[in-house]
Amino acid sequence: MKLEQAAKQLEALGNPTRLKLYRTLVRAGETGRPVGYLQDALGIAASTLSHHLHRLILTGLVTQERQATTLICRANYPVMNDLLGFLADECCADAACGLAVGEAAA
Amino acid sequence: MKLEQAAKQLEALGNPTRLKLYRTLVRAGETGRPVGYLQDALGIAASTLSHHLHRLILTGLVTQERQATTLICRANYPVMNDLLGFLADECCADAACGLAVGEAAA
DNA sequence: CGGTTAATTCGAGAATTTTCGAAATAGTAT
DNA sequence: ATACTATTTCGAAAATTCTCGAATTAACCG
Repeated sequence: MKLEQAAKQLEALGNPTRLKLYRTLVRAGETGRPVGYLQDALGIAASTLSHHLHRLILTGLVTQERQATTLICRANYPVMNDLLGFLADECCADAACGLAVGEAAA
Repeated sequence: MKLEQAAKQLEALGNPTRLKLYRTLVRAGETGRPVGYLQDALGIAASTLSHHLHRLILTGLVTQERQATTLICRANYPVMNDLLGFLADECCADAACGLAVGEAAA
């Protein structure tokens, strides 16, 4: 993964509203959540949510699928995995960092 | 770790200049790097670098130690580990995400 | 077609970020 | 004390982000 792309994704996650949003989608799992549900859950204007969703989608961290009139949003795990991989490889390569990552997985 | 704090740290890393900066420090390992070295390496104004360093230090991702007239900067691994832990626990809990994290560590 | 629900786009204001050069500070050595 | 090197703080301009309400598009149903 390129550094620029990783920075974009980190920036996308580096906002409380978007991180909360992403976490909500992760917790929803494969099921995903409709935009309307997310709006209620986060308590923000629809246009604001749409803006944040757009940023997450641009980075590939979230995907959308239409189901009739509602749009289902899902966390896109492979992209998050690549990001974690970048951080582990590029930013923890020569330190005691792989250790804790191992712990997290264990 | 609290979500707000994680967002702050992700935001700190979510800027190409700061991510490059952090990676440089990680690669330097325990030795660390003086601010002046980082300025040459990144090719930015001293005041700009100081600003970015400040943000990384505020989030705890980077530490500084004075050695005579020069300030040595170091990546603060435990903080990065906590952040990766948060992402793994809070944002990949119920998915196939731990899998890739395990791979990165292996 | 006309109506209804779901979500995005538009337009705009407030706040924050990013960047720089110039000036100030910290520390050391002469 | 003076001078020198290393780094931060100040002040400010340009760009971006965040937020909202109003208007618009998308998909369905009767």
